Amino acid sequence: MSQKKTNQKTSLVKSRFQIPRGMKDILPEEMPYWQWVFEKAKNLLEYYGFSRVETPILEKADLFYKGTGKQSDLVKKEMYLLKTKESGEILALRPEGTLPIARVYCQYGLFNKPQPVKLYYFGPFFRHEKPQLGRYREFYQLGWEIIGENSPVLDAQIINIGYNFLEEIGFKNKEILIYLNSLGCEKCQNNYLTALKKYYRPKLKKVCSNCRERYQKNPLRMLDCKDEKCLKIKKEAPSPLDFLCSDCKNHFQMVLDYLDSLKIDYYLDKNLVRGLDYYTRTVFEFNIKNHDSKMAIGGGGRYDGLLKSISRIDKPALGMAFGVERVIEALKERKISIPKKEPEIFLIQIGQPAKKEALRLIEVLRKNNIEVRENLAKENVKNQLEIANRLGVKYCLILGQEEINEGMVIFKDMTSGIQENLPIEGIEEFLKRRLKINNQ
RNA sequence: GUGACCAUGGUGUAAUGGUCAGCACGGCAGUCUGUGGAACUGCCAGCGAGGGUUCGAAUCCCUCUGGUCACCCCA
Repeated sequence: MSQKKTNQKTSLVKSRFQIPRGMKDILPEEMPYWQWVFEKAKNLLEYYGFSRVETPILEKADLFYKGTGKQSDLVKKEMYLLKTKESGEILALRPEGTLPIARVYCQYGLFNKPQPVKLYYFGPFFRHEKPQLGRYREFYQLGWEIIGENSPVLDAQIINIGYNFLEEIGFKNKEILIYLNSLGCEKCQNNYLTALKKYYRPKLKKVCSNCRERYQKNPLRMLDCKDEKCLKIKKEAPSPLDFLCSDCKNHFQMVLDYLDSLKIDYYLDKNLVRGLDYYTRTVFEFNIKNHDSKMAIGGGGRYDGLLKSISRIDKPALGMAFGVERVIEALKERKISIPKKEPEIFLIQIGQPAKKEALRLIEVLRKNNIEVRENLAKENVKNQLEIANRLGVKYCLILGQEEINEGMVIFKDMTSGIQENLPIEGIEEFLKRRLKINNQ
């Protein structure tokens, strides 16, 4: 009978109440990675003068339609949409971070503040794709944007910060790969597209079916094709770099100059096209050398025309974002260990009066910033010592009836096993001294 | 969205269509009612869900769910 009951219970847990597809719980074992990544990023970005903003998970779907171009897959088939009850307005679970930030800049008149405006964000995004490793329906992005200036030095700085971020969280310089390209301004892009189509038109019969489709809808993406037939044709294809106007060429050259002076290595990749249509001029991606996944862990670029496409404000801007799950997966793959805070003291209690005293003592220690672990629900000493041992604490405090009667507490060194009887009164001062000596 | 492969306790795994689904780790407890790191003993906990074939299904078939990989695309 009871057997049946538990079976039912587990099957409910396993089927009906499973987490939805593509979503992921972050469990305590993994949380230190998240905190590590976020802390490092926060310190770095705030050093460079970025302020954190968080925008709602829901935005009007139109924001993304207008901003990314209606033919992009991201809005065409990957957005989670929902209809509001009152007005029937269509809202979307945000699929990316740049447009909400652009919206904030326009909505609150941040163009009236000293330019440029530097903002960063860290939060969940949603895309309805078929999940696999490194690709989830809910994923976190850590991103930063600079809005309001078009100087190429900012392009270099954005990349520099991305590079420093990866270095800060533990990757070696030589592992960090940066791929760079320039798509040029709207004019260059049009000229280039014309040339690209002209090049491909007579070869359409030889390319894969995907590329034939791309030729119509989004010719730039043909540069991304991995089909063997297409690779050959792609080799001879015109490069966007050859179609840059003198301004854009200059801009790109300066970006490269700044990066060189920072001694940051990069690869020029004339086939690098980013998935979102709003990019202009500089685009780039970050990856880790020999990373299992070929997918980029981060990327970004300039989007000088984006603000104008969603508002009356015409300001240049640029930014980048990392996929937090992908960064953490790469960290784990590299076996990069993050510093873990080990507790140093465990408090053992025996009997009801000792539990009372333990509760009081914990408060004394907390007010003195002394970290203490315990397992108040346990009854016997052996048990609690085992737990303390597993936690790897250096010292135990032992409180029993005898000790309480005498106003004492046992202080036990877990390495040597030596114990001393000390007065409870003022034990916090003793512990502070002892821990201080250890930390020197 | 298309295609392929996979699914056994919390974790890692075993079981030619035929005993009560086995083992290890883990968790809880005891041997030892106030002293840990060891040993031994007991207990907890599983065939992802739903159908079908069969005398009999963890095993074969179908559907669903989930995962992984490639593509599309992307962080």
